[in-house]
Amino acid sequence: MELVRRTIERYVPLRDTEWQRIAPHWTEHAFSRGAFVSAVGQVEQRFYIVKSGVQRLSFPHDGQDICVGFAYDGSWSGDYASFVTRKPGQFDVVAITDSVLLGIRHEDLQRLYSELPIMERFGRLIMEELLVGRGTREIEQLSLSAEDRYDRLVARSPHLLQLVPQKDIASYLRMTPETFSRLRRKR
Amino acid sequence: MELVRRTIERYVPLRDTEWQRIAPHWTEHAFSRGAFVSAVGQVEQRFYIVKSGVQRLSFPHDGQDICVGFAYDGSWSGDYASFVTRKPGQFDVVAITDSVLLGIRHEDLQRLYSELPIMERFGRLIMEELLVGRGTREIEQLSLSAEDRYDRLVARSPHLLQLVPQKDIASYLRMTPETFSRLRRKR
DNA sequence: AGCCGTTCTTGATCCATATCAAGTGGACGT
DNA sequence: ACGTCCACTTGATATGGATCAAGAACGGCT
Repeated sequence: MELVRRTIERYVPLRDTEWQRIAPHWTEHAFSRGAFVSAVGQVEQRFYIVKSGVQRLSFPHDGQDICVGFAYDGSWSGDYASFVTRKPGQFDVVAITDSVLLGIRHEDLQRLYSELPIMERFGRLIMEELLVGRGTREIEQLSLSAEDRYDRLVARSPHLLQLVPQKDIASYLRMTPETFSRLRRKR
Repeated sequence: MELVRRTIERYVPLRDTEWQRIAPHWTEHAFSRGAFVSAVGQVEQRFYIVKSGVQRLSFPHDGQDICVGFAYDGSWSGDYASFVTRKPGQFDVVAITDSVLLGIRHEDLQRLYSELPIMERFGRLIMEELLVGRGTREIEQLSLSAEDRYDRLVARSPHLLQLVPQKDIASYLRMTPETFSRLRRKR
């Protein structure tokens, strides 16, 4: 739970009195490898911080899962779009390894937004960060070759290669597992 | 200027006293066809609402401009990522038609965020909306074929076809102008 | 109006990567 | 330890869209 406080304080300062209002709304949730944190068609109930484990964000398409991201220690997890819109989501979030997530319910977060201006600011800053991240990723997807994207992933998140099946990484890099396998061999 | 008030009120209610604090910070900016609203490498000074005209959001890549979006009447414009991070941006924003934008400077918006909680909420809601839009677009880019992406654009934003050069739309749809031209012919 | 550069069209060809197919290896449960 | 199920590899073939090329139409400027 201390992780939640540290995480929020990366964005805004928190007084003890404020933290005491915030803390009770966060709860711990364990997911075994393979379990769905969120599923297509369901409204995302919580916004999560990853305490441990790796999760895959993907959506199904012609019987395949197309992977659009991973979440791991210290990052956000869940289907933000569904959480924010309160509409059925388009993404699956699956625990790739046993995972522990810290989550807050939508209604509780909304109440905190109204009660604590500092939380509203926290929410804005997170959304800004996620939006900036998407922009960066979009540029990378469009301007880097498959091999460069692989290198970038290795450089930035080498641990993923041990934890995540190659077929998921291949999908994340927009190629078939066959192409991924052939690229690897070239190294 | 009334447009700014109406736009903000799509997200949050505004009292007259609040609006009187907000209004003075917005200014009108005219751009002729072809003019740069924002350019790669510069820090975005303002966050804009489009009063009239169409702008293209793109980034340069081996001598080509890759188009990632358009802005038009009532939508947001500018390089949000640079505006938010205060770092040199990676995108060009170019007026495709003569345009009039309503803009607020970063420092002024920050002051409003601190002074008016309702504005902080407004900021959060915009960022949420932009983030959700990106997610939707990402799914479409990845799951639809070139032909389907074309059909979808025609169905949803037919007006763009009149306003924007086909090469820009082609780039936005991730295909060459030749492929775009052939798809058109087929219909 | 007439000129010139840009955008758009159309056809021929090419290539990176997908798809199909078949075999190998490793992890996990009983 | 064994069998089963996936994940991964490797080779052969197919294909969507890119690239190259060349002409037509459009639009902005003097």
